[in-house]
Amino acid sequence: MATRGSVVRICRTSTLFADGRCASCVIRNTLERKRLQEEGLQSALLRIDNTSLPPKRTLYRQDAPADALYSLRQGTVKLVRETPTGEKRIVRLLKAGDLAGLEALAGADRYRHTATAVDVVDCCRIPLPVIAHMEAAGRDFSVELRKRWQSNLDEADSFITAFASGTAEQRLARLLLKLIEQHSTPGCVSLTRSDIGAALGVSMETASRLMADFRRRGLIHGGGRSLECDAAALRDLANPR
Amino acid sequence: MATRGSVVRICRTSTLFADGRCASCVIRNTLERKRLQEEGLQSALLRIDNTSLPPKRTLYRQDAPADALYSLRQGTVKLVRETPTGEKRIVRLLKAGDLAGLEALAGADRYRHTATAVDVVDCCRIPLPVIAHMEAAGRDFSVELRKRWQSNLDEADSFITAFASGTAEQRLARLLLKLIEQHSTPGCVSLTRSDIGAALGVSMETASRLMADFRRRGLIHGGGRSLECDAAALRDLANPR
DNA sequence: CGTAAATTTGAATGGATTCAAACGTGGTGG
DNA sequence: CCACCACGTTTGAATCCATTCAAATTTACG
Repeated sequence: MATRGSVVRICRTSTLFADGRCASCVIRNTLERKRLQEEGLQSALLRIDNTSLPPKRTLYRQDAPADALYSLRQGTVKLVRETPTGEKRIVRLLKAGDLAGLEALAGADRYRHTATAVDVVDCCRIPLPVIAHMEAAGRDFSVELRKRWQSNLDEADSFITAFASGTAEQRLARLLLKLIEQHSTPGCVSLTRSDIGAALGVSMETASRLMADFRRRGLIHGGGRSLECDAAALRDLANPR
Repeated sequence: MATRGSVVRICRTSTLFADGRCASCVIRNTLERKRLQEEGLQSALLRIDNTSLPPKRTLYRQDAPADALYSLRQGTVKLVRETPTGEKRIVRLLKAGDLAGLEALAGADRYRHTATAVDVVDCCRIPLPVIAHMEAAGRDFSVELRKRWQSNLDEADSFITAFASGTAEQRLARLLLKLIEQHSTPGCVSLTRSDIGAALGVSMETASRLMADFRRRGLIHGGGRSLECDAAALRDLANPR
């Protein structure tokens, strides 16, 4: 973390809550409700890094010691699981408001996945001791945490039912629909062909062929940074008749 | 729930903690630690049903109001997600110690799946108000709950990486390995061909062909209630090399 | 501007699906 | 007790979809 290319700001100023993108943060939400200035919370907050990561930078790696949570403020993060034999599979695509690395809170000593920024990601790294300290001081994150945990579960379920069922064409249509709906803007993140393959459980070549096919059929336009899709047409493909 | 064929016992006696199978229960663990006899906990416990369900009985249905948690004491429960177009997919296989219906705790108003007993299942139905009441009285389930939540997440991840990746043969080998390791006895639950297909994302026919093939190759024996497998040989198949 | 990485495309192969039919098993009622 | 039906399972054959391996092409970037 916090290596070349990433911008690190420390959460120690009163502008803490001034940023609208903090709105979805577990920690902030709880603090805001209960007032900040007490006990040693100031020093605890000093250890929360607010970081901006360029695409491809990793937040944490599979099997590394799980010592922090990551609260996503902006952008998309992929959670990749690597099998002992080397093939990688994307098991979740997290967005603003989601928490990455929840296993750390459940007592796991290692991360289950490698978390990597897909586009420019803005996130807060929250070391476990910070959570422990706050809870010892009477904070209760449980309500917020449950929602984030459920959000992770829902996402995992989607990967099973939407991205690992049906033909490759259906899977891709569903993935694109998901990407555009979690972006709100007309465009959406443009994944590499390998990432699409790793998310859908198909080969990179199949992903490429299908994307090319979709483009010829006018279902998608553009590419590069942002991809534009014909949501209505994709919906027809996503669910067989 | 609690319809024909199921045995219902109510948790109101002091034999509550006498049963070894309660050992893994979230509620019990917490109560045991902090002493039971206080406030209105007795009346709250009255509402926890300890039920024994025969195979195929459902605990709850997808889209029904999510008003209770289920703590599994024994047996295997499948969580099935049905798509609007009718195809079903098994997204998790829960075992003793797991919690089903966690979405209820995260504020979801409907269940995300249909939960069905695969073999004889012994479970406790814990209405949400019971949890709320206990938490209001100062109970803290968060540590236990996080573990169960993580367990559900791990299970979902397995379904993506182990049961939805690779050839159908690899997937089946991995599924059988999972089933035997969570049974401890030499045998394991014998799933229907449709269930195997729904878990692996392959057709029922493919599941049947592979099971027949495994049997011819001597990888599995028996069937009916309990199935015996050659774990070592299955492990070779599970991971390509 | 040149090299490395990502993408596209082709052709052959193989795996899984679909549709169909046959088989077995358990349960019900005549 | 046996005939019969329902349901799960097995198996076959044709088809289709996706993979693999390979090569060509484009793109990104120092």
